[in-house]
Amino acid sequence: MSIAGDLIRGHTDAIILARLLQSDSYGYEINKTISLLSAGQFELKEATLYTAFKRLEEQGFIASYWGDSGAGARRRYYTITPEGRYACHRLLQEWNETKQIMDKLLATGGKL
Amino acid sequence: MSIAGDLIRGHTDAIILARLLQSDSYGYEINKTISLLSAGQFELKEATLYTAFKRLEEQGFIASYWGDSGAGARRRYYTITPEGRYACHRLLQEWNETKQIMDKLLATGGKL
DNA sequence: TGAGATACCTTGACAGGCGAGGTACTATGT
DNA sequence: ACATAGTACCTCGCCTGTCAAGGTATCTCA
Repeated sequence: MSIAGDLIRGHTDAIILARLLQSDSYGYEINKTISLLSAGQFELKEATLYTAFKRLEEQGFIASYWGDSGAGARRRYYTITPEGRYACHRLLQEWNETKQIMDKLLATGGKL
Repeated sequence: MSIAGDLIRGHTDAIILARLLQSDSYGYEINKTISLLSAGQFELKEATLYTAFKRLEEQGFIASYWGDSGAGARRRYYTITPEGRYACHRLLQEWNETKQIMDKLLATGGKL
């Protein structure tokens, strides 16, 4: 079973920022990492990813620079800004709250 | 801090079905319950709720009947169908998987 | 020469959330 | 009698994020 897009909707920004918190990276690599970390159960589609980059950059949460490509095409690297760190912190908190609330709302009282 | 809409997108159906698994209910009451369970941190907007009902009924996951109103306006009660139970079961599983995956994807390795 | 991996980007359709607005009935206070 | 607030339902139209589809360019290996 793989996770459909709408289930992650609203969390893509958090995922990307969390990745960039570890280290600068570029689109293709981030996608691979996500696929790896989720054991192939979830992947951001390219269109979604690049739209998110654009959105995050406009908001000032990330910045980009062209970097060297080891082999293959040129890479646009992204780095997280201080505002991005703050936003990431906030989003992580939100995720934890969402988790708790959702667990309460989905509790079935053993009636399943 | 309250939970924004996109964070719940894709989960509203699960929330409603989980409520109806407990007992038949109607829109207004379900909304109150959700608000209560989440300590006011989250509420489904009416428009969202009623579109969800429509969607779920079209999919055959819930069925409705007009019921008595103790005081005030008439109530349309919803009941969960066998297909709805199955769907709910599936959505709960998905939620648990989503949680696990998200926690992996959002892990910051203590770098926050 | 061709296939496949690497790497980026845009367009347009689609679906769900929700603000705003509307209907209708009951109870309560003035 | 009238206003106000609570209960309860519903619809229209906008907005936003996802994603299928399509495009570009480079490098490697057979």
